[in-house]
Amino acid sequence: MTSTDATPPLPPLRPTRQRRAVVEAMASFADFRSAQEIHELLGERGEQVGLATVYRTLQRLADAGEVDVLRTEDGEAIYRRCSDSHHHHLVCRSCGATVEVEGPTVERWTSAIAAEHGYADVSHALEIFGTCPRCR
Amino acid sequence: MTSTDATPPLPPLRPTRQRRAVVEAMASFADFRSAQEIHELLGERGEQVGLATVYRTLQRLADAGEVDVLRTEDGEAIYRRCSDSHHHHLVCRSCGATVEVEGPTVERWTSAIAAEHGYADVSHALEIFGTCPRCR
DNA sequence: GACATGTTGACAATCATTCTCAAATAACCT
DNA sequence: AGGTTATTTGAGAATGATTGTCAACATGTC
Repeated sequence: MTSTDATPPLPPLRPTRQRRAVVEAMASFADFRSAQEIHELLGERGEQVGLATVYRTLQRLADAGEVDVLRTEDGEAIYRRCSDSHHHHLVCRSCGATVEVEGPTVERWTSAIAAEHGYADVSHALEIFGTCPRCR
Repeated sequence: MTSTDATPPLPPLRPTRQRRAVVEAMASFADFRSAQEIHELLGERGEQVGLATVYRTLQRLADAGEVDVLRTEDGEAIYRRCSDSHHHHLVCRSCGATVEVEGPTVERWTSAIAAEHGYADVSHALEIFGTCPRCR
């Protein structure tokens, strides 16, 4: 421990055309999209990027906290740029109608609970399900 | 609209050996397990049930609100009997250590939000992620 | 420019989950 | 009981998202 050997083993990360394209694509919408949808979007934009690369890049971005990841009810991963306002989803079990909700309550509670147990770098995912007015 | 033709098209549902076996298996543990794990468990118990049947039954139970379904971060569906005490999970991003937490705060907030938007039969899923003390 | 690495893409490989369909079995009716 | 019909089951094929493989490529550096 001679000096500042605290450098984490993080690889350099290069600004490639593909990487840029994915980031730009992510900037072009505000909702959650699947990797495949994003891949398509890139195609339409004329940016040819391999599907595997899209997956890899999305993962990197997620690890880096640049994007949020969620799972649809059937297990598909969906991504969104992270994020102006952190919010949650109120989803209708019957018709799928979604309302975005947010509030400091949950944020505070989760932080408190996590701190209480000594957890750091806290994040959370909350989904609320119910039957919407139109489906009652 | 002559009379009470309000009967929904729900099929009968039969109490088969397999169905019973799955329900019993679900009663035998309190945490979340994957369909495959449950299938194994059944095998160990000497109850031979096809994997597809396990999936089908689990789905039925979930639809009926008999079990809770969640998704692991890698998209696997996990099930648990629904449920003595409703609680959430505080999961370590690094080592996976899990703490079960609960509290009226979130319950209240979600109910309030849902009501506010006219949603009924509310339920929710909340997962908190962070880095646990041992992994810091 | 030449080199050492991080990256990419095409395609194969995984893996959970769903589908298919003939055989087994409840529930019913007589 | 015997016969009839709608469900359910199981084995294996099929699907579909995601990840792994590996040779060809692109970047940053000297």
